This record gives sequence, structure tokens and C-alpha cells, in this order.
Amino acid sequence: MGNIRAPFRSQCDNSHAMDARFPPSSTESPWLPFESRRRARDEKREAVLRAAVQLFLEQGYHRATLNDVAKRLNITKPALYNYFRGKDEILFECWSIGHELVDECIAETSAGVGSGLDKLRKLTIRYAELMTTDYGKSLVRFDLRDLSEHNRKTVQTAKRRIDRAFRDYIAAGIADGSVKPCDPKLAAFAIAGSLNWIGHWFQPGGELTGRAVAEEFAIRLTDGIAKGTTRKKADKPPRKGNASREDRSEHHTRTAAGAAGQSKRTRGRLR
Amino acid sequence: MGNIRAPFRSQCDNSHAMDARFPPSSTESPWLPFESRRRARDEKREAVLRAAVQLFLEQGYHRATLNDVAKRLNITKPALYNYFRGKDEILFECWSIGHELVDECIAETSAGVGSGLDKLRKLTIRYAELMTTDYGKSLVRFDLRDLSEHNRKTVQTAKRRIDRAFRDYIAAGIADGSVKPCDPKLAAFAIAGSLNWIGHWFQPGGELTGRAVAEEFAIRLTDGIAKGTTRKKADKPPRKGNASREDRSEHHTRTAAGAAGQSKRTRGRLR
DNA sequence: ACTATTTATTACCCATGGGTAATATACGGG
DNA sequence: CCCGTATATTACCCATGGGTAATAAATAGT
Repeated sequence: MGNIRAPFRSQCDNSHAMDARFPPSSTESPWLPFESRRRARDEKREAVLRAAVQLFLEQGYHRATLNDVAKRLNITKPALYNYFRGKDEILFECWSIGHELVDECIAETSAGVGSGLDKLRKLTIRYAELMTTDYGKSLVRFDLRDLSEHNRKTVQTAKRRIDRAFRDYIAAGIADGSVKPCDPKLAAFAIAGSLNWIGHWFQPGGELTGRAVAEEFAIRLTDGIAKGTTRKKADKPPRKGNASREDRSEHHTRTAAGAAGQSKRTRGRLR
Repeated sequence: MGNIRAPFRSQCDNSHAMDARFPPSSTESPWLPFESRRRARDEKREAVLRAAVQLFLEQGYHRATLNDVAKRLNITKPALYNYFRGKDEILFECWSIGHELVDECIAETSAGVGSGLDKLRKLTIRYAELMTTDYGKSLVRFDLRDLSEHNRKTVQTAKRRIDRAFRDYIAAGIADGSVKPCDPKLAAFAIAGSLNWIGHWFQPGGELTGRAVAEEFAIRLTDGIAKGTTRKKADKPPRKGNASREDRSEHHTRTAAGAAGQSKRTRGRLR
């Protein structure tokens, strides 16, 4: 508990037992164990954000401590305050980066040509892929209420921009006939919600790449409101990898039913 | 700060300025200001859960304190420990109630008759409506990592039951021809994700009732994978077996996929 | 080298909030 | 009316973790 860090760290951290003069990975901390810290300020600031967003996602904002963030960067907590005012500002910056990325998606999609449906598909793919990245997940996994009043309003405004892009494309699609008549607001909620949820379950390194998920979702979701049955050739049910690794869906539909029975709201034990 | 509660509360709480002998609302606390506390234990336990789930949803689990929960019930924090071992157990019980409710949905849906698509629609409606309730929101707004190891496993198991119900119905629908060929796993993620997100944005008292949202979502989402354009303009899904199995194939080669370029990860500035 | 500035470190502060101990009050049964 | 049990209350404990003050080490300029 006492020694967060030995003064001259005679003993190396040894979580990476190799020559310490070079970082073992390109995504490592720019603070090499002790000496040779001469990188530019902005690089360090971004490194803090990378470490923070990872930790916030891994552990959750409230369980991740600034000591944890600092330790991952080979520094100590007060050093973080050279770059940020406090924990909530770090959180806000994660969000800001996410919003910059999504704003790029919207801008490029809007700049392109095509029907409302085309643009909706394009945005869906880009947004879905963003949801498989750390800063994309920031947009949907963190809690607005952890921000200061001012920053919260900023984020809410950015969130509204995203929602409006989806709605506008849907409305445009209805107008140009590429999208079934529907309520743009609810349809946007349905699509964006599905995409946002990717940020909750997707884990890189699984059997699916972010791009594959994005394309599959774009088909599945837009087909729901596309006028006319866009029937893909065989869609890709037996596509690239094998799906049935974790798909023990051979159990029949009668699962779970028996156990539930009545809602016995007599949950009365304890002690 | 000092006086959480006056010993004999000569001054009434006066947030409800009426005769204090009867609760002003049916959803009020069973602990009337001070005397006449003789209700059954289970009722009080459930009242704690109702207050807790509301507060956890309003403020977030970590910001909501047990003092807050107790205050809302006209009691003090240690009294809660007569009914629960700790904060995380309260959270777990909220989750448990939610899972009982959703297990009922699955059981009733599975017990019914109809094609895979019919069952998928039925479950979608029920699940969507559940997502507009407090205990339904518990399922998607709270964080597994706040639970003890043992309780976390219980919840994860229950979550897997939900996922499998969706997958099974989709797989059954593919088998009986009511659902387009697709990857059941991803399709279930897409649908369930969209529904889960309802728990994040829906607020009772808005312009839409839970039921209306549920029915609209059921149409919007299942149409995405239903084979044949089930063309029901006048939002009246509660019919069974209207899935016209006619396959109006109309080609529409997919575009959109390849167009998404590389996102320039060259974010230069950042203060 | 000397000095100013930046950037890190050690050693704290302290508000928060979950949880507990000791104790008081209500209630039900004899 | 008295006592045992259940259920509340007051008054604490204390681990956690965000944040700060004082200070030391590295860096850049001259």
C-alpha cells in the first residue's frame, strides 16, 4: 500500500520482462519506466485518455480509480493533474473524441450522394464500426450524470446531432421513396439503439470483426424499413467463419419456460 | 445533516400537506411518518426494492446512497439491513425481479402456438413493454460488475436465457420458412439490442405509451427479417398468422458496404 | 553551469458512504 | 402487566479515492 512506486525503481515493473529501452508494444505508455521522458505534451495527454477509456470500459467509471489509470502509465496520480482538471474532465474528453469521430461519419455521409436509404446504410455501417472501438463505446457506455452541468449539456447536444442525422436520412428516404413510410423518430431509435448496443457486447478478438458486424447490421436493420424486399443473394447465413461454435441453439424453444411458472412474488427468505 | 429524522416528528414532512393518517398515493411508503408500522415484512421488503430501483435508475447505482433510499421510505439506513445484507444485494434483487418478469414473457410465448416469426413478434412486444418499466430497465441499465461473484453468475445465466429465446425463435422461423435466412446470433443481437435500448430512453409520461412503442418496434424489427413484405400499414399487429408467405422477390443489389472509407485517425489537435 | 519552467513525486487532507454496535421502541403472547 | 422478539434509531467506524500542497527532478534557454 505504502510504496506506489519505489523512488528509483531499482526493481523493474517486470510485467514485461524484456529490454526496457523500447516499449514492447506500440500502444504502450510513453512514460518508459523512469528515464527518457521527453515526448510532447499532447502525446502524453492522449496516452492518458487511451489508458483511461480502456480502464473505464473494463472496470466501469466508478470502479476505475485515477491511481489505476496512472499506474497503467507508469506514473502517479497527481501527474495526471498536469493534463486534466479532474476525473470527470477525463471522462468528458473521452466522450468528446467519440463525438468527433461520429461527427466525421455524419459529415462524410452527408457529403456523399445517394438516396435517403443509401445514406442511412452508409451511416449505419460507419456508426456500427465505430461502436466496436473504445472511443465509440464511450458514447454509449458512460453515464451523462458523471459530468459537470456544462459538459453534460455539450454531450447532450452532440448526442442530438447523431439522432437527427438518422432521423433526417429516414425522412429523406421516405420523401424520395427509398424508405417505407414510418415514424422517423421511432425508426431512428430502433436502428440507433440496435447499433448502440453493439458497444455493450462487442469485444475485439472474437469471431467477428467490427466490419463484419457493421455490414450485417446494415443489411438487417435497413431491410426492416426499406421499401421492397431487398433480397440479398443468400445473405450469408453460412458465411466466412463458423457460427456454430457458441451457437448451441439446438435446444428447443421450450427452454426456461418450466422454471418460471408463476411469478411467485413471495421471495421471502433472508436469514 | 444531523437530524435525519426528528424523534417524534412533531413537524410533518409536509411534502404532502394532507391528513397523514392515510397515504396520499397507493405507491407511497408503507412507513407512515412514525407510528402504525405493522405491515407485513414482505411488503416492506418490496417497498424497499421499489424505492431502490427508482433511485438507482434516477441517479445511477453509485450516486444513489442507501441514505437516499431510506429517506425516501421515511426510515434510516440501518433499518434497510433488516431486509438486505447490503447494497449489492438490493441491486441483485432488482435484477431478479426483472428476470422473473422476462422469464414469464418467454414462458407464455413459448407455450403459445404459431410460427417462429409469430413467437418472435410476441416476445418482442412483451419484452419491449417490459423495457418501459422500472424492473425491466434494471436488466439493461445496471452494471453486472457491481454484483458479487456469485450473484453475477446468476444474472449472466438469466441473461443467456433471454438471448437464447430470441435466437431459438429466429432459428425456428428460418426452419419453418417464416423468417429470412440469416445468422440467428447476430439477428438476435440486433433485435434485442434495439429493445434493450428502449430501457435507456423511454420515460413514462411522454407522448408514447409503452404499448405503442412495443407494437411499433415489433413491426419495425421483425419486418427486417420477415420473408415477404408483410405490408400492414395501419399499425395493427395483434393479429396472428398474417405473415403472408408470398415471396415477392425484388432485387436490389447492395451498395453502401464498400463505400465506407477509412476514417482518418489523424486527430491532430486536442488542445 | 545557473536559472526558470515544466513535470513529476511523496505525503497528505477530508468528504463520502457502506456497514456495524449499542440501544430504544413497538407488538404479540402469556 | 411483563417479557421476548422484531424492528427501528442514534452514534459511530473506517476504507476508499478524488484532490491538493510542498517539493524534487528533468528540460530548455542563455
